[in-house]
Amino acid sequence: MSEIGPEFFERDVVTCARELVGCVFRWKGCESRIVETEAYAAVGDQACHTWSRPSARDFVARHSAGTAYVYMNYGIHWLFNVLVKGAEGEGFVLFRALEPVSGIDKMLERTGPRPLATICAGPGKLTRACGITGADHGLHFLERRETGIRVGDKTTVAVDVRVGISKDAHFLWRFGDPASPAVSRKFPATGR
DNA sequence: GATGCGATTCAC
DNA sequence: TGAATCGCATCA
Repeated sequence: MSEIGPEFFERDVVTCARELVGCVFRWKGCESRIVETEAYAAVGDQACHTWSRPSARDFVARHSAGTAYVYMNYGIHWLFNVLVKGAEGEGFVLFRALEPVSGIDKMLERTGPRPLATICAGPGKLTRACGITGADHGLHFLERRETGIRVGDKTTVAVDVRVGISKDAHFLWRFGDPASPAVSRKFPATGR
């Protein structure tokens, strides 16, 4: 199991999002398998925050690859992204769903009793289960002991359009393990 | 200081 | 399938 470093996120954002599926996300005592991600490109993607938010562009300019980009959505949910920044472009990878592996009791303390496959099945749900908040915005989490990502077993990766956006909604930039019971939405039958 | 608008969730 | 929800970013 090799640990992923910031250089992983110095590549194309779509490649990063796809390759993260199957990796293991470690966050403050909890470990989970990443089963669903989405890519957002800082240039040429109207659904990316950088399209309409000067603050997002400022964040990209001031931080390095692998930094956590956390923001509140719908006034209720924290959403967790990783900054991608390198020669092949800039952007964010949104974590949409996880399969809890360890530290499950801690997660259930935060979410309340629920079926295991549901507690991290959605971008807002996984941040709640993991205890991720705006306080983690800008955190260089790959360079800490208690947080990080490591490479997992190879898995089949399905592709689909991104969820919940209206602009550039046709991009096939949602990736996930179609066999996982913990994805936020099912993937079309045509995987790979 | 006011206003618009969601990268969602959960219940029906 | 549909409605609630409330902060935050943006702009005046």
